[in-house]
Amino acid sequence: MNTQHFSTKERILGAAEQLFAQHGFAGASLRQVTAAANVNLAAVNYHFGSKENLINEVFRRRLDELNSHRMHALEQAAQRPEADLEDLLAAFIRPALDLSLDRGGGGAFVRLLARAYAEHNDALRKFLSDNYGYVLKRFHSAFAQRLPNLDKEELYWRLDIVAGALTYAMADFGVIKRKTGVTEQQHRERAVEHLIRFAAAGLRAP
Amino acid sequence: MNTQHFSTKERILGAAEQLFAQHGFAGASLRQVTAAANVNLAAVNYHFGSKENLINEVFRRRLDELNSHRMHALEQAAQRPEADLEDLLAAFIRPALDLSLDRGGGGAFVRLLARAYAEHNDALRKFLSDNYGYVLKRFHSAFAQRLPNLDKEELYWRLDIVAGALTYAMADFGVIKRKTGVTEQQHRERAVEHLIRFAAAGLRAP
DNA sequence: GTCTATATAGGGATAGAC
DNA sequence: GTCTATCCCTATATAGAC
Repeated sequence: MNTQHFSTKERILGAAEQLFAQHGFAGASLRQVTAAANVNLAAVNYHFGSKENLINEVFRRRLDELNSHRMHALEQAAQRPEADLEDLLAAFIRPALDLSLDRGGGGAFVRLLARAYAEHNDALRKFLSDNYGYVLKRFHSAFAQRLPNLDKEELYWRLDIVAGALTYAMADFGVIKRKTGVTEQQHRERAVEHLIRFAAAGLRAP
Repeated sequence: MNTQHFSTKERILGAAEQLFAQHGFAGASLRQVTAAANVNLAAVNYHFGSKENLINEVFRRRLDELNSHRMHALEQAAQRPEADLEDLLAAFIRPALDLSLDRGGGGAFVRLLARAYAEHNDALRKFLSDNYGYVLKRFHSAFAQRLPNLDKEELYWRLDIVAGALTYAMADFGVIKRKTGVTEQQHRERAVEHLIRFAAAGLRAP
């Protein structure tokens, strides 16, 4: 990320994403960020005003794209009447997988997102809910349509559990080590398959 | 926690647990901790040597008890041949629920544990694996016995997903708000019931 | 738009009196 | 075992030259 063919601003965002994912928001200093981005210390305040605003921009850069991919995949699946729970789950989960595998820091971002949840940051939660809450609503009604026997509250609980398992799995919290001879991509691909199968069964529970 | 009928050491541990859960390890300063504990700043280094060692002691204080409760519940369940998956899951999950509900900071500790996972701290992971890995091993074989059709690797994946969902649920990451008229205890109790039902179905998936 | 230099604050840790 | 005072480092942010 800290190569020269990106703008100063982009290099800062990339380095910040990496370092915040690794050390947390409080744990990574602007000095570390600017050193990794190969820019001057003062550049952060020039381009972003403050550390807090830099954090927001790190999120905004990725989430618009991630959620529009999710919505697109959902519309595709929802149009097909034979689409099953697994297809809906995939519409939500695969875009996160793709992001975690892309070159240029997407993997760090997915970990950062998990961290953001763990940090229980109210301002950030509100930001996420305000800007991307409609995505969850849309998925909720798609699931409700295919699970007519589940009452509303029960479905809420179960989707919340799915979100938790996904967050955890994508952020690589788990203890399952990647075997030698398996690429990172294959490993994550396996994780997603297991997650979808597990979540579908959980949602179908009586 | 910061009342006077606890020793200085205990007051520091309690305040540190609260503040680390709230602001993270890097985000909470020893000055905040000692102020909340109503002790002198120098007391941390006197009693614990360093901030890093204080962090370890915060974990040790709770985990011995939590995991011995889990092991005890597991032995109880394993003895009954009619014990089902739900019973095994409860043996793992209910002690965490109890801890999260106890007076004196257990709730903060459960959130802190989730944070520790999210932070991806290698030293802490090794500490947890070294000291409490046997608990997971023991649960794994108990589940394996009751799920003979699942191969070893498949079971590993699924238990990892369960651990993720549990971590997320107990740490209160989720978006489900507690309704007015429902106590915190009732709310968490509901969460555990949903979690067990969901996880059992996921584990039984074909 | 990028640099150096610096203002200002807060951090962890410790020395030494009590 | 607890206090004050302080060392020394690092942090964010900004002013002002280029």
